[in-house]
Amino acid sequence: MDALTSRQQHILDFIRDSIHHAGMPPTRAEIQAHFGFSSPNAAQEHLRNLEKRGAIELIGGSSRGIRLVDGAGSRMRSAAARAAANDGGLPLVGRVAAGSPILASEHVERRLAVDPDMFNPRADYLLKVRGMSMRDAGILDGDLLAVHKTSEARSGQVVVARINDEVTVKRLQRKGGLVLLEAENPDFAPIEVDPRRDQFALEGLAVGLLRNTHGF
Amino acid sequence: MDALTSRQQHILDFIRDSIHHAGMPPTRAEIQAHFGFSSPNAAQEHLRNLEKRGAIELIGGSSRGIRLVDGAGSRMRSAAARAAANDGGLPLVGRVAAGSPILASEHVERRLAVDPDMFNPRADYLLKVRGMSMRDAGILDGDLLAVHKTSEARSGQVVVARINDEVTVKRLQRKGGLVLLEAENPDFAPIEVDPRRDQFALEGLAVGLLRNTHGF
DNA sequence: CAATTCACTGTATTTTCATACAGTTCTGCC
DNA sequence: GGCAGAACTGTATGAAAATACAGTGAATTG
Repeated sequence: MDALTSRQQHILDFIRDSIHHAGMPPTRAEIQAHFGFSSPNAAQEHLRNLEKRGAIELIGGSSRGIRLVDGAGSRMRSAAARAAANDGGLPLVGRVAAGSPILASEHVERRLAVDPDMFNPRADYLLKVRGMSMRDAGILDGDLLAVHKTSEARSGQVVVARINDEVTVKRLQRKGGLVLLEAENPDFAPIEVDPRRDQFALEGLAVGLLRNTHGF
Repeated sequence: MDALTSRQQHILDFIRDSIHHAGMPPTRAEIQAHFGFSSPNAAQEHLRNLEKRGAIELIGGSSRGIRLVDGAGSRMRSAAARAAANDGGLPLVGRVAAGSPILASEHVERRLAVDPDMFNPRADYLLKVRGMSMRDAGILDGDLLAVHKTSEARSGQVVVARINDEVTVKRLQRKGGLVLLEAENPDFAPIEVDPRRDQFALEGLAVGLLRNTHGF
């Protein structure tokens, strides 16, 4: 499978989230509305491209006829498939080096026997939190944040973001065209990001937390 | 929820299978074809009846707008969930009634697929935290506290204690012959307990924490 | 620098779907 | 014996959805 463009990845994320939240794949019109296209054809072409790259399968002549293809950029759905693929648990990601994807194998310290479906939406990995910037949200240094991999998030949600190759956990606020990343600790100033100027990417959504009093 | 007729149960089964295999809920026409109805209205009425009985939710004006309602219809989705239902995971204890042991089966809401040995010492059960008295220790309302069952604890540790038949989570401090239970929130006063006068018991030691952003 | 690919706009046209209404048949129930 | 509810048939209709076709502009690429 070819790599997806960032736009295509966003569309794919939306499809995945849609299946998870609404319980069914989106229509072309729903994709159009979500991304603000003025033609359903924009959605249609994205879907065709995603199919050409093997990320999805389109069922012709059927409403919402979109199926995620295993492997690819999509996660596996059945517990059996998941168990066969990795080890049943969730990868624990520690320090993330600049310029490399979060789930690069050199970051995966170990795997923890945690059911990904315990969280909603499903957790894709665990990220070890450094620092006290989210203290007032009950997220402390050394905690493991359960993260759902997505580039879609709403204002007010706690997200994992990457700014200029640094990965950080903050509360997301949208402010016009700008993105505001707020700490939950008065000692830390909010970070203002202009997605057009700064290198910025949403890595995921915080869906839960694990803490071990005596450290992991 | 009222009981379903056998025909309605078959329709519900078909909807569930459809979501599982096709990845999306069926249309009226697909239900019609599967059961050999000669009118889509037969399917439509079944759906309306299933909704009236609380088995499904219909999303009006949307193709394939059928959502399964949790609870009655009997689910069990993942292998992990199935394992947890038996004996695989940890019991989740909610509200504890006065005068009965914490692990009495009527308190066990469900089991979660969590590895007890992930914590140190081993976790014996999960206790749903109520209130914000331990906020500054990063323990929030609704969090699940992983508890190791013991009556031995040292000063400074976070414990689960029972005072006069009420179960509470606090930080333990010993002060001469007295026991001090401190909240981690300036809005809450410490509780002073004299083990000789008050009914007091240590139920366990906090060894970890689980949080689900969208609630357990 | 022409050729592709990407990412769309804008319009149109079927097909697919949801859903309403008018009936029928059978069964259990008071 | 009438009435309700379950389980349909048969016919319509309009909204929802898929999908095709003709373009545009910017970015990349051999």
